[in-house]
Amino acid sequence: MNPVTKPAGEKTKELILSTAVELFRKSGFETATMRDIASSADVALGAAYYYFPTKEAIVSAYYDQVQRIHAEKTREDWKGKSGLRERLGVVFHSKLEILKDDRSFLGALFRYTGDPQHPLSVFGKGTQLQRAQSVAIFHEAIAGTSISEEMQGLLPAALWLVHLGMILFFIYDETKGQQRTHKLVDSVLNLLTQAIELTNSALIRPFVQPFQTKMLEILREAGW
Amino acid sequence: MNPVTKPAGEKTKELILSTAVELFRKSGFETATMRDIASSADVALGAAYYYFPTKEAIVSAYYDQVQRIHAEKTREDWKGKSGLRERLGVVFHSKLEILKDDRSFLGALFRYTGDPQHPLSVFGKGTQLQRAQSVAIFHEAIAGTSISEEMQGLLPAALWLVHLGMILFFIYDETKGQQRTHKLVDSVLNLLTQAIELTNSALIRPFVQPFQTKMLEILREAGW
DNA sequence: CAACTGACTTGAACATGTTCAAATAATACG
DNA sequence: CGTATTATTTGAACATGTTCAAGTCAGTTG
Repeated sequence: MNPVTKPAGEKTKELILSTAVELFRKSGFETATMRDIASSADVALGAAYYYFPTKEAIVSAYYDQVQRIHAEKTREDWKGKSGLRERLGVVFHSKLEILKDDRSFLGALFRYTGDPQHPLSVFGKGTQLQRAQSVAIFHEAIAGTSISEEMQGLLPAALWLVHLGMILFFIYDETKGQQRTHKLVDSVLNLLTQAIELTNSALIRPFVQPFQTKMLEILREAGW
Repeated sequence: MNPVTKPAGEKTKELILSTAVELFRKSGFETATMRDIASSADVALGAAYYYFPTKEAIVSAYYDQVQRIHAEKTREDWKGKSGLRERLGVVFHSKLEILKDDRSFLGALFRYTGDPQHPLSVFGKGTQLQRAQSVAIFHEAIAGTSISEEMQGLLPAALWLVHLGMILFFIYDETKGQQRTHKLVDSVLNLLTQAIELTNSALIRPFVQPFQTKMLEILREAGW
């Protein structure tokens, strides 16, 4: 009665995925053809398409893994760290660490950014779940800290967006070890946390508070 | 002796471009094939490729036109407007006005965002000129106003980036007439100009000034 | 004007992502 | 165990972006 999707070909799927990632790393996303991937995995072309609807979907599956690993690693590295700045630093830097060898094909994730209808669009409906998972980590990051309710609701999504920008910057960053990206992350986080603290300073709060309110209003108005 | 690229086939090129745009509008970027475009323009497939190296290059050429028209229209609408807020409003809203019927294929501009090497990447080397032209308009926009030297150097590029984000948002905006995008633009511009004014207020300048300095430093560090 | 040159045009051929009907293997069921 | 059903696998066929060798045509040259 029930379709009982048994973990039968699960091995095959994993094999195709790992083979593909290997090839992508070696020769980039474009150069590695689906036929290359299939034959490298000792599998027929059609098999690859049985498990992955499109070539980009392979990268998407890879990125799912990345997110799982990232959540793990982040929680591990968080141990003993309770400050907002520290915790955010962990989230961002550990992500870069995980992605460090994969800049050559990471760009495939952005291929459908401009196509709202596409199932793999970063901002589209089809990736809602992946997105929610990614946002969740940022929620965790700020959960314990002294941030207003209001901010707690909107900041995680904003941080996710910033993090997406970081990945893009990372892809373009040709400095050794992508140190420029790492430095930028630190600078931005310093600025951000200082700005948040500023909001709590009684002296100038009256001046800055309206801005914060306005900014939150904008995010809401943007349909966050 | 001289190659004298006579305006011989210029007509053909324009015909192909306009036919393509027409088809893109009618059925979207994906659906309109190069063969469709060629035959609609009463031209062989190869002719299309004689004038445009790739399908996306057609959209790129279209966007060149858009930028020219945008510069014109903006300068026209600027007449009699000298305030920063007003002038920026013109730049952003007139762009949306020009693009209003082309949301369906505008996404093609973003296709290579994740590929630094690709000649059509929005952030890549191959589009440097187009980018410079676009940035120039923002420079013009703030030129007359009371903005620090330092800002004059960096703000235009930052505004260009914001404007790119606006286009993306615009593509995703399903509200009638994309009013949400228009509203968002106004809100963001209000916030921005108020923030800039804040910097000039003697009372709180000491508090906010360091932030501005830091922000500019970040942009510079990012290799702007 | 005849030959030449280079811009322009052509359409067949190619590469590669994707689809699909058919074959095979695995599993469930009686 | 034998059959039915479902999962998996296959590779040929297809669609479409792109390349390219060959042709055409207009203008230039001698």
